[in-house]
Amino acid sequence: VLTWHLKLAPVNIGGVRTEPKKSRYHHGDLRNALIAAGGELAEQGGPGAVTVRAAARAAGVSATAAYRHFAGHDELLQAVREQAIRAVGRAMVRRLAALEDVEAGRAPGAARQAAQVGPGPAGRSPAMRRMAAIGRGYIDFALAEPGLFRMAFDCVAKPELLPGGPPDPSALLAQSLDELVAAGELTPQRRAGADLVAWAVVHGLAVLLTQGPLTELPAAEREQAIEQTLQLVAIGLTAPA
Amino acid sequence: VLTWHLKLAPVNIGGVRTEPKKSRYHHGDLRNALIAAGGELAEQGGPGAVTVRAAARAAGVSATAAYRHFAGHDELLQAVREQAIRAVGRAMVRRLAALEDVEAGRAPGAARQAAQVGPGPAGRSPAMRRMAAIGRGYIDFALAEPGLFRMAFDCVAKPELLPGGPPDPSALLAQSLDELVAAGELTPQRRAGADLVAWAVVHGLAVLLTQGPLTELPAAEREQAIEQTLQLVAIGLTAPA
DNA sequence: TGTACATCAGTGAACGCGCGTTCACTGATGTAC
DNA sequence: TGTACATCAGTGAACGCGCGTTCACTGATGTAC
Repeated sequence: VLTWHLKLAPVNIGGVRTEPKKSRYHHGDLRNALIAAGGELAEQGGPGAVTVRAAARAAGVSATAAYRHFAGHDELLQAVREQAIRAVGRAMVRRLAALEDVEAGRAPGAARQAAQVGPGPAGRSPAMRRMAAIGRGYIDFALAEPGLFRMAFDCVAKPELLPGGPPDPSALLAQSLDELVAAGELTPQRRAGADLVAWAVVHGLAVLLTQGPLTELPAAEREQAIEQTLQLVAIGLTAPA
Repeated sequence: VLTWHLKLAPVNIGGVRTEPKKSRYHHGDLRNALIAAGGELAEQGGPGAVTVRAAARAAGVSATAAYRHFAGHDELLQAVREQAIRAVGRAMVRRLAALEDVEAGRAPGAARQAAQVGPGPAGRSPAMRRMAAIGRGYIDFALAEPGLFRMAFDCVAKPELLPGGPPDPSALLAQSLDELVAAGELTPQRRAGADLVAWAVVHGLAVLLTQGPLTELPAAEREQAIEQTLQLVAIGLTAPA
C-alpha cells in the first residue's frame, strides 16, 4: 500500500514535475482519499454537502469507484463523521498540551497569550484549568472548522455513539472530570452525570456561535461568552449548593 | 379573508358533510397553509424536508402556486422558521404558567407532578424557579418536536437574529434574568452576558438529547441530566466565585 | 341590478440540475506454475 | 524467469428521483359603470 502511495506521488526529476501517467487507474488509497475529500466537503458545506458523487469528483475518480470502498452513501458519511470526531479530540489535546507548556514555563509570554491558555480567573485550580483547556479546544474547533464540527455531532439519523478511536473527546472530558474528583474539588455525587452536563454547556455555546443565530457575534463578545461559560461550569460544578 | 375561510370550511348540513366543490381553486389562505405544511414537514424530516414542492403538495396545491406567496424557497423557509421560534416561546410560556398555577395552589397534586414543575431542589428561590421553568419549556419543546426545534435554530445560511414576534424565547430569558437581578440573586456584573451563557447551556442539552449522539438516552437518565443542568445554571449564576 | 373587464390566484408542462445506485465493461495487478 | 489467468479496482452510460424555478395559460373574483 505504501509503495502504491509512493508510486502515485508526483515525481520530481531534475526540477521537472512529472505526474505518473495512467497510474491513477489503480488509485491505491482511494478509501482514505474519499474520506479526506468528504471532510473538505463537510467543512465547506456541512454534512449535506458530503455526497458520493462530490467526494468521488474531488478525488478525481468516477462516482462508481466509491462503491468499491463503501457500501453506500451512509457508510461514507459515517467514515467522514468518525474522522471529524477525532479531529475534535485532537483540537482538545492541542489545548491541553499548550496549557502544559505554559505551566511548565516552556512557552514564552507571547505564545502564551496567543494561545489563549492563560490561567483564567485567579483561583482556578490546576485540574480546573485543564478542564477549561479541553472546553476551549472543543470551541476552538467549532469556530475554526464549523462545517466539520457540524459533521461530527449532527447525527440526525444514526444516533450511534462516538467511535472510540483516539483521541476521543468524551474520554478526554471524563478523564478531566476524574481529575477534579481526585483533586477533591468535585464530589463523587456530583461527578455522576457531570459528563453530560459539561458537554452540553460547551456544545451549546459552540453550536450557537457557529450554526445558530449568533454566528456573526463580534469576536470580543464571543470571547467574553466563552470565558463566562467556562466559568459557569467551574462554579456550577464545584461551588456548594 | 375571514369570509373565504368560512366559505372553504367543510359545511355540515343535516349531518351530511359537504366539501365545497371547486372552491379550492382560490384557496383563500394558502400562505398560512403552506407555512403550516412546512412546519409539519420540518417536524417529520427536519429543515431539509421543507421544500416548496412538498409544502405545496401537502397543501393540496400545485408547486407553482407557492410562488404567489413566497419569492422562493428561502422565503418559505424563513417563514416556517419564524413560526417554529414562536412555538418554542409558547412552550416556555406554558411551563411558566404551569409553575404559577402550582405556586398559587391552583393545580392539584397530580397535575403538579404530571407537569413536572415541582419546585426543584429545596432552596430554589421563586425567581430561580421561574428561570428553571422557561429552561424546562425550551427542552420540552426540543424533546416533543425535535424537527421543529431544529428548524427554529439551525440557521446555517442566514444568521439573522430571531424575529421579535411574541412570545420571543430570548425575551423571555432576558426577563427572567432581570427578575433574578431584581431579587438580588444575580449581581448586575454577572447579569451582563448571562443571556448567552444560559441559552448556551440549555440549548446544548436540547441539541445533544434530540439531534446528537444522545438521542436514545433512557428517559430516567435524560430527566436527571435536565435537572442537573438546570441546577448547574442556578449555582453557576448565583454562587459566589 | 347587470354587465364588461381588470386582476388575482391558481394550473400543468417543462427546463436543467445533482443525487444514489446499478450495470456491463475493461485494464491493471498479483499469483501459480 | 515467463506466461496464463483470476481477481481487483477502476470506467462510463444509464435509471429514476425530487428539487427550484419559469412559462404561458385559465378560471374565479372583485369592481366600475
